[in-house]
Amino acid sequence: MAKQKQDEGQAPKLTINDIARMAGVSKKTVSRVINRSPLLNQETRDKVEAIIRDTGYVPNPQARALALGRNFLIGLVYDNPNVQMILSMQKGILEALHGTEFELVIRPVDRGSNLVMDDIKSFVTRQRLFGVVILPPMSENDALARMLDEEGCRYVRMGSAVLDDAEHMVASNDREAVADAVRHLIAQGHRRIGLIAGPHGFRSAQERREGFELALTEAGISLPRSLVADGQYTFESGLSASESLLDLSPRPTAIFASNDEMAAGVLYAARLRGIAVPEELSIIGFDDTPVTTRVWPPLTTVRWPIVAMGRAAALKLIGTAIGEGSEVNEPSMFSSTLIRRGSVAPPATS
Amino acid sequence: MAKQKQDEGQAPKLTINDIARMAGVSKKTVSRVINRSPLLNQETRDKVEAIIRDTGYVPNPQARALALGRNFLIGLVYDNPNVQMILSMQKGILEALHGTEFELVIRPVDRGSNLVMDDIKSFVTRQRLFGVVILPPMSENDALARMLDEEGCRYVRMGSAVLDDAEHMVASNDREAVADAVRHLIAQGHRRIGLIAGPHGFRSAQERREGFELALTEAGISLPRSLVADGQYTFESGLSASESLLDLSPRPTAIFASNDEMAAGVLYAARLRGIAVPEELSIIGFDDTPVTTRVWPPLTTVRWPIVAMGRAAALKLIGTAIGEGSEVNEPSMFSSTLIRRGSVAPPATS
DNA sequence: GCGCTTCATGACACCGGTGTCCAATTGGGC
DNA sequence: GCCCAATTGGACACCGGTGTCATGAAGCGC
Repeated sequence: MAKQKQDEGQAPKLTINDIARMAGVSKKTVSRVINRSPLLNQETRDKVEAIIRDTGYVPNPQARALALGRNFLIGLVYDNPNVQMILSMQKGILEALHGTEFELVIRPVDRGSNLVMDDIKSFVTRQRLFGVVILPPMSENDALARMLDEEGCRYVRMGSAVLDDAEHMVASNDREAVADAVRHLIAQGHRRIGLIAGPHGFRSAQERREGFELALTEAGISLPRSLVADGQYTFESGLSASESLLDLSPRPTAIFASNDEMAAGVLYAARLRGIAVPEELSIIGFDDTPVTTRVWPPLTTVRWPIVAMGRAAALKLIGTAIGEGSEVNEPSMFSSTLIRRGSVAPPATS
Repeated sequence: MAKQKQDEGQAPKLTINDIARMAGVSKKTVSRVINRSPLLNQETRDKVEAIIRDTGYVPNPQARALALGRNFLIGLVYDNPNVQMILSMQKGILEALHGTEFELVIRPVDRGSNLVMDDIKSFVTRQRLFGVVILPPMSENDALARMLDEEGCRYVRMGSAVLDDAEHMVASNDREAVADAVRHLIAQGHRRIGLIAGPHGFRSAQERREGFELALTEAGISLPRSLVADGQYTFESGLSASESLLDLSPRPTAIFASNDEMAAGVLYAARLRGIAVPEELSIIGFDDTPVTTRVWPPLTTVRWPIVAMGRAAALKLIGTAIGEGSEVNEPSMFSSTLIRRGSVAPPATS
């Protein structure tokens, strides 16, 4: 029933030879037009471009990849459990890639596996990726960066602070963001503030912790060990970590959780114990994920521009290829903002 | 002539010619080994395979793609706003692809744009994709399926019910799942049950609504129009849709929301009005997203095996290529389960 | 032992682009 | 008008695989 219309179906069959024949030039000339070679007669260029436009010809990416030894694919490598972040990153990167000839290939890897390096190496070399974006905490792996350098694969590392090679980084300033959030708590009158830290080995966890301590130090508030609990960035870990904090006497009047999932855990724990939020306990999270507005009360949190950072990372990667001098200076350091919702109030007068 | 370090960098430089030379055979023979051609002497095969194993040779995907006219890339096409679902699907597909030579390329498209078809068409033809997985509601687009057929691109459609071409479907049985959920409410004694429906034009919304009506009909319960509100699968729409339901007098004693986001909206609305859940209002959602356990009380919901379905879809796609006769009969219809949490209780005795 | 078929293997063109190098064309200086 | 230099275009090999077809070797009946 479906008749193969060759008049219509010629689009996918068009090759550079067809264009060359139609334009009355050699295929190499067409190639030059496509690749914007500078040594070309303007007339010829216009003629060929017109034909390309009229026919809707698109060069075969596979053939280009083979001849060039490089694909027009961007890889996204992550070993991160945070789905919201991953998807926002994907969104940002895809926004930047939209309208270009680049496609996004995603590649989650097994955190902890010692085959990770080989895995990523075969990924980038086999597919001859144009470049990769690496999400934290994998992005903090310097050996990986070295390997990518050796393989001649471009890369951008997302992070919570500018690491040594700023050239390859797109980062947020978690430390300052958290310090601001805690300053907010202090300004409300809180003095006994608990921290639920992120997992060891995560740079973001460290940065956020340092921001927390910074704000306290500024205000001359000491931080007893008992007010710090370790979490794993998961809801469950936040729930259990907050238990020890809520058992304290006197109880902290506020808790900063290093991400929203854990903050939701704190809120849950508070509800289980009948502790009123924010009247008896203020909570601040980090990430501004949707969960902050689903729970009651909605959580005050720190928002960092994930999508914009993803976009910046992709632009940084392909910028050199597109050759846009203006875009190259895309900011690589992004700042965050405190989003005030309903989980913070002055402490109850004791 | 850039001098590459040939000592270490020999792995990426190995070609089929090298292997052929080392094995003392022609490149074509090596090609036959790689492609498991049946007309080959076992001895030769073993010899070549040993060399391939020893050298760690991997065929260049770009060259294969060019020669074959087909890439070893799977595309994931979606116009869906549900991030949890998208990520779970990605997870399932990637699980199936892991260890194979396939990679996953993601492609969100603009719902509503009338360029969608062209966009997807150029995506699959340009990249010469091996196949695509299409997520709902885009998967319900028959014109898209026809186009893919014409382009000779394999595809699998994810859905909430088996559409006409079961051959290309991997589906859950939303209707029956919702009917079960509502039967549970009825068994608890509920008679005035409200429905927050999904957006028009979504097959899943229709299926879930039909399941809802089915259970009511079975129990001989009539469904006044006022008990049905329209939502958009978003938290906000659930919140506002539930307003009209909660304004009713008598008020429904239970509400089924067609997804968890909207169920969370109902819960939020109930809290704003001081309606106790589940004592005064029972709520059931659909999807079993993390939000169900973050809110209080945790939401009873319907869980469908998204990851397993993603895996099945990918296997269905590449099964023919891998040539695994056993896997071909992967089930294409998946059933869901009711997850009982804390948002359902018998209605208050009136 | 001969001619036949059957099977395993190899030579070669080809997929659709790109880089190299040289020929053809053009323009300028004298 | 001539020569040289600069500019443009094209022939050709090449990227690294695969398909087609032919060739050589082995197996078989006679």
